[in-house]
Amino acid sequence: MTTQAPPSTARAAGYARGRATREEILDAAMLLFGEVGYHTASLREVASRVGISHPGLLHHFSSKAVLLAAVLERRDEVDEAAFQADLDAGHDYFDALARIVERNAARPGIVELFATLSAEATSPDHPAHAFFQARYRTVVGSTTAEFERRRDEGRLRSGIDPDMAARLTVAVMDGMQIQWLLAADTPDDRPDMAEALRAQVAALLSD
Amino acid sequence: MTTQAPPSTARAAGYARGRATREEILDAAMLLFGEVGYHTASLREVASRVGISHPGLLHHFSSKAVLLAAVLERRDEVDEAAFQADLDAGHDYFDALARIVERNAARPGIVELFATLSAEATSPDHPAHAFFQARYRTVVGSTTAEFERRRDEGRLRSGIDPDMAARLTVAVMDGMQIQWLLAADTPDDRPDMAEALRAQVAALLSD
DNA sequence: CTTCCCGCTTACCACGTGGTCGGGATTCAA
DNA sequence: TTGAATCCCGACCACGTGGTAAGCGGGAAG
Repeated sequence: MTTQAPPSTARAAGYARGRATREEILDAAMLLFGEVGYHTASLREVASRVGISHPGLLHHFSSKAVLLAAVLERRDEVDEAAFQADLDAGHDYFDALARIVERNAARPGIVELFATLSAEATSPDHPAHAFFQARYRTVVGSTTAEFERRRDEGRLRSGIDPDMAARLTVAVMDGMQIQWLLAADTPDDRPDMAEALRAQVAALLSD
Repeated sequence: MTTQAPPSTARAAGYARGRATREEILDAAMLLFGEVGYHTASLREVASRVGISHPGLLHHFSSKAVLLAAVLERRDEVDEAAFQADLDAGHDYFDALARIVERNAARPGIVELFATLSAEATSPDHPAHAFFQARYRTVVGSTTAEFERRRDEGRLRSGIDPDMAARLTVAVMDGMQIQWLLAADTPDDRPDMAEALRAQVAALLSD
């Protein structure tokens, strides 16, 4: 963030050790936030999973809210990068979306993170409230754009507004996460999230 | 619950006053659980909103988990009764569903309750875990049955499994709740939940 | 070798939590 | 009017929370 340059060589902040445990903290925090939510998760628990004390954690992230912001930011970067890579590799927009879902289905912690947090962050004073507002705006925005493209090609089902189609699609992704998580201990009626997304898109497009 | 009968006349448990504050407690708890979630909500806060002390609250509900169970149970009874009434009045199954959504849209507390809690109760050790598992089983079950009926009438879109259609439909309801809650302070891009549900059902049915 | 910063620890703090205990009002039936 | 049940309160408890203060050892840079 600062423009100030280190004395001689351009160097990443801190020592290698510090950067490493910082990453470990982010991993552990992501998992725990997913497991129990942001409010319920404690800094001591995160720290203990990394093998340090909780003031040790606060040395890297000055407060719990700062930790949360870092977790969300990094998580978004990873997903966004993979999504763009799929797009550049020639994949369909919705295919790329489904592939995100598929990848997440293999990492229950991430699914829990976003399902739990997006509900929690519904409160206007939640530290992640603005983050999720912005996130939904961009994702339904770009999905709307995609549906508009399909409509111009005559491939959107008649009588459906592209914006509504987009909202329904992301609603399906969120809603299926809950059904998927809730059925974690009864695998028989556990839905396939990616298949559900594809079925939803198919229902919204014509033919 | 008990079969034991009072001495002479059949009488509701406790005094009138007690039953009244019990109701007040349930109302306040429902709102607060919706606002901040079950874990974050405190018995003292609920009690203070009713104007009593927190041991006073515990006199009516012996523990926090018991309170939660009572809130959910009562909420489900109310919704179920209204739903059945709509059905008996000759309304379409999906119309009746949409009317539930419409009613809830006028009571943000209820929407927050279920959105927050269903995500929270995702954890297997959450006191409401079993409740939500059962709830989803019955609601996607009955919705699946309805879609099967439509399919037999040739009104279900080809290539869509009734069970999948049901899951997508309830996923849309859940997912739209999050988008709706998240946009509470920016009414311009706040979706119409009932309209979304109707659009979703329309997309799943043929013609 | 010295100096400085980084990584992290132990000890501590104020505070909010769910829950318990014992007792004082209030209310109802007899 | 007595007596019992109900309703509710103030005080208390053990515990977990996020955050702070002070310091110590070790690696990096001059």
